[in-house]
Amino acid sequence: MVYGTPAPDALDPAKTGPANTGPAADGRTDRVADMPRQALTPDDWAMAALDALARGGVAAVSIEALARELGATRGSFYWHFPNRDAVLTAALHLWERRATDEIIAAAEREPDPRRRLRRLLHDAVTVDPVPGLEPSIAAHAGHPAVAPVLRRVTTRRIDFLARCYAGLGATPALARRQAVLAYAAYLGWMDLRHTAEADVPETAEGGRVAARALAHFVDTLAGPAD
Amino acid sequence: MVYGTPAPDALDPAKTGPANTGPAADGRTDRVADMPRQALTPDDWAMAALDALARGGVAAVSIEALARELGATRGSFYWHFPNRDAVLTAALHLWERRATDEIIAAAEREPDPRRRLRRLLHDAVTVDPVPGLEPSIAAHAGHPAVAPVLRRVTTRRIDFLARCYAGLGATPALARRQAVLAYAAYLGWMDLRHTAEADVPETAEGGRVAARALAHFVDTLAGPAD
DNA sequence: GGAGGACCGTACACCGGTGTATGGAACCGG
DNA sequence: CCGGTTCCATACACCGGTGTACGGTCCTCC
Repeated sequence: MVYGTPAPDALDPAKTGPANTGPAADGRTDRVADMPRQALTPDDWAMAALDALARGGVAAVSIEALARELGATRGSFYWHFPNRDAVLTAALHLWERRATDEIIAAAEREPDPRRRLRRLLHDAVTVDPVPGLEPSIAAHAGHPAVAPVLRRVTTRRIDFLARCYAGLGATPALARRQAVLAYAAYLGWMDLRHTAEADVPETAEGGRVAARALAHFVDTLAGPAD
Repeated sequence: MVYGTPAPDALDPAKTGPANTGPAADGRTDRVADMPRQALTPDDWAMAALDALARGGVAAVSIEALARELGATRGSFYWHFPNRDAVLTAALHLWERRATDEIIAAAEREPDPRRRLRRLLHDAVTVDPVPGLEPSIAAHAGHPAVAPVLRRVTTRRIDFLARCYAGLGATPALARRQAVLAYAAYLGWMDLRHTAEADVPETAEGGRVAARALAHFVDTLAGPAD
């Protein structure tokens, strides 16, 4: 269900064996792959769930897949969480904190309203801790575990954007419309990045075309620098 | 796996029974629910697959779910398709034709470049045959069955948008950047609609706020009417 | 240094989905 | 009327994921 990394899983020796204590020479890249390994925390499982969520959607957040990713078994999981839904909501709450509070707090430290808005848009598009997470969560808006978190995140972000536009002198109604448009452009930008990174280099993470496209993005939505 | 309609499935009498020929008094709304029913076509299955795809992603496109939705059994499915992947690709090809060719063809009938661009953006956001389909497909960009179709659709749409902007006098590079931004705004707009229709009434299908937000959307991305 | 708790592996029953094999009803043309 | 084709239902084997029960291994604290 991950379909992003077909090869490494296909040629595991013989079920990876119970090689828990020991070198554990598997092909994983997220773990130290050496020594008895530190005990797993609920956040470890939640982070792995976010990764799986970004790749294959809600259905890909399976306990077995997370356990494989972390080099553990489901026995470990059921000590930290009562069931599958628990890790899903934990992951979404983790995302809610990281993807909303931190970006907004960073922008709020900028006093000048125009620079604040430009910085917000720039940072939102630039930093992307878990590639593909935003589109994946948005695609499962109807899921009972996703819906409440997604609603809170969406309203908070749009409200903050609207306050930024209002700080630039727009009327409340206009600021609101500008905020919705800017947020839509942000969502679509993240969509395009992991949808067609090869065909739309404008939304990629680095390079000249990306820099100029990003400048156009910010200039159009937040106005020129000064 | 549909989680959009929890109630109707929960209280089925006793597995719905083999009530095929006959009144078949189930709660479905898509079928005539009367008489022996016309024979199913591959497109019927593909349409049901698009619906499931829009609601629960690729994982929700299960043969059993489609059969339940169509009031048939899997025996019917395996006469029309060799396996599950076949109906998935068939559904995606159906989407590729409907969601790209028709909208572009409608816009190309408009001679005036500015009106053409405005009409294109307006129509793209207004007509939404299968709500939630676009975000759901975009979220599974890494899936082997989705990737090629999604790449073609994305490049075709952006290229057409770029030609529209070029027709307005923009240089090729600027037209390209404007096209990417406009397409990102479109994608995010569709995201927002089915993500938080209650909290973001601007992206809803009707109403005063929606109309004014849509006007702002078109004016900002395509320039004023004249 | 021994008891208890934290943490994890293993085994089992269960469920839903896939694919296949096969039978049967309806609808033709000869 | 009858054989063949079309379309669909049923039954079965199989697989992957979920929960649960239970056993084992550390680590800690008195």
